[in-house]
Amino acid sequence: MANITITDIARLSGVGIATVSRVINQTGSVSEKTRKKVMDVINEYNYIPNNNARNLKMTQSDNIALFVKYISNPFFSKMIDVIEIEMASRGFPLLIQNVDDMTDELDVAISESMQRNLCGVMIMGGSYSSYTEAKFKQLGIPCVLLTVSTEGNVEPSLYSSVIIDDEKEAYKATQYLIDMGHRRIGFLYKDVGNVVTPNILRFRGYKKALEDNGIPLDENLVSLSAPVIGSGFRVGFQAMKQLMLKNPEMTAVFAFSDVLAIGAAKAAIAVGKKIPDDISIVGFDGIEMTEFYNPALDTVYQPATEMALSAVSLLHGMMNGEKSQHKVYESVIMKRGSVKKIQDN
Amino acid sequence: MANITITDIARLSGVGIATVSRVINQTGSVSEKTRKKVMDVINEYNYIPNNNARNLKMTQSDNIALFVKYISNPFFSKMIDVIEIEMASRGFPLLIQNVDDMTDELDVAISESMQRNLCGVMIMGGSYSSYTEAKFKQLGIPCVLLTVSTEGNVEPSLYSSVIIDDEKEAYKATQYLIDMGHRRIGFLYKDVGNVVTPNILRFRGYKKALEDNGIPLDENLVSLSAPVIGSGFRVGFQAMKQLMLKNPEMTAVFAFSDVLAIGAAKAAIAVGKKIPDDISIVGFDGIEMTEFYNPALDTVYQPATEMALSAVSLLHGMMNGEKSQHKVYESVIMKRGSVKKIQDN
DNA sequence: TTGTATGCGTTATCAA
DNA sequence: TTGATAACGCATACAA
Repeated sequence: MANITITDIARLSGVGIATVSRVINQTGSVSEKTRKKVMDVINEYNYIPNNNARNLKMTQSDNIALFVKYISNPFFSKMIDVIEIEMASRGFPLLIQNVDDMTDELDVAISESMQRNLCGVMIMGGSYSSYTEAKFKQLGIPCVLLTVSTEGNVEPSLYSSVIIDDEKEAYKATQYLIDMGHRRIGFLYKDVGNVVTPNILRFRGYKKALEDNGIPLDENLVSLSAPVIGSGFRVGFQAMKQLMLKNPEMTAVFAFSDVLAIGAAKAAIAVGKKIPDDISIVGFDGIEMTEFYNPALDTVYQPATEMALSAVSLLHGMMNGEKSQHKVYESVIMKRGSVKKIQDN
Repeated sequence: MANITITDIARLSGVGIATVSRVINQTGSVSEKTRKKVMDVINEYNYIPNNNARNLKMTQSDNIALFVKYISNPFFSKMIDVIEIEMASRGFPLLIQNVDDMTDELDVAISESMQRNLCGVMIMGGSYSSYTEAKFKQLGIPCVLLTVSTEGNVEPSLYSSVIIDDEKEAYKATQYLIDMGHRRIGFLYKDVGNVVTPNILRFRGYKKALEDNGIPLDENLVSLSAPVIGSGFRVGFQAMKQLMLKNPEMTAVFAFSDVLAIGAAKAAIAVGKKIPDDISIVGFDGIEMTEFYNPALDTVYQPATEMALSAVSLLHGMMNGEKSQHKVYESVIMKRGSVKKIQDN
């Protein structure tokens, strides 16, 4: 079934292709009579313009793409939802593409941008260290980083970013546990190799808070989880099991993500521990699931909706020639009872 | 920054554009010497072929798109992951597009297919009733429905499908509760209006099982949840609260999705009920979260990975001229202790 | 208000 | 083994 083209429509309605083009794009002027005639034919034959030809001609497309490092991360799901709806309401269809662990997200963005003639990209997740100035220059279209940023070695005007201060927020969470009397605080952590990611920043915050409180860092309390088959839940579960085995006297755990925290909570419960009586748990991200878990888990809540809206707004701003911006949102520690105050000893 | 084109590469390497094209696509024959020369220039200038021009020329593209009705559904997340990885391993980049509640997923697929010259589409979620024969014909490219199908009024050769028998599986789950001695069984349900969706099929299964066991359907036990702001968790939570209020003697609840079931579990726990001693709960889908919930929840487990792999395989089969197929997978009731056997009365 | 002709960056055909 | 050149479907400058 050879697709119907603008030429067909022109022939069928007895006008030139330029006229059809004008009708479709509502540019130039067309008499109401011909406009109607052409529209009728278009509707009758269900004609849809070929975007490839269109993009090939036009400098500007309205294609925006979102590249997500690990799309099934529940924390990202909510943001994707918000971004999708907000983009749609502005009339921009959103293409979503997953980026796997092995792949550099900015490379993909560059490649896709050229291939699909994108007019803007958003990148969610990934690692700080993969963003270089040269790559942003090569990308050449408005780009917003969400939940990640660069290491500061990139000219800030080349991109926008929307993040929280992962190190600071992790520091706050650790300090919170310390203030509640905890000294033996485990850290649930997923090693991702030699790159700077939000996890690593959160780990730094944990270490710094310990240090500032005169608590020596105990490597045994840090789970550099060995590769585990399965999702974050299982990783958290396994890591927590090991941690409890190695540290019977551990009174609290700080997980770098809520998914990990839930897995950890389950592991604690599985060995008969009570939360928070036997072990305190704090997660990170603020996914809705933590609220509905039993017990509800304390977490460092990121304002995901606001951040997503902000990212969309920034991207559109840049597409309209506005300057790039770098927003750092504040997190809030949601206290729901999974942390218990204990006596110092 | 005008993008670099095949013509530039040809000029810079001192050959014709046809030769460059041959090098890129590894078609025809090119002397090793010129091939290397051209490749060097391509790498040096970071040339990436323009897909729009390519698609415009070529009959076949390698663009596959996945249209998801409500992308942040955790049950879909896992499948998206599997599909993404499997497609990538076959060398097909996957475009993902969310479809919102108001939009007909097949219409979007048709439109996007023509606009982006897709060679195959997968559709996940949505409603049986929106798939008509005329639309599949208009689509005109291989199409696999995942987790949904048509109402049987569409020529089966026009599409493939991978589903479970929602009605049968819901029947089994309800029967399971009945076998465990339950008579007052609530059903958590989200009304989506006048269309046939998996939820409705599951509701039918519930009703049928009651009927076959001589238990009259009590409308009070069915939560046609009023619109609730927020996610499925909250919907389940609110609906369960109302259900418990209206039915103090209810001993079990069957939720049409795990997300709803988790919200419901939380609601039960919040009013001091013990699972399963005071109330039994069964979910549907088999998302990983149910395993890590406290307590772990019984659920109708769909073999999501197998289904996703099957869908990918079917799509590629169709793209290679194979016939369409319609696969119905079996679910398994995962028994994890959230259902208790009670005495008949 | 309308139509013709050109070119966007490719691939593929055909000569050389 | 190569290189011109003609499409692909569209938007647009220009002519009518």
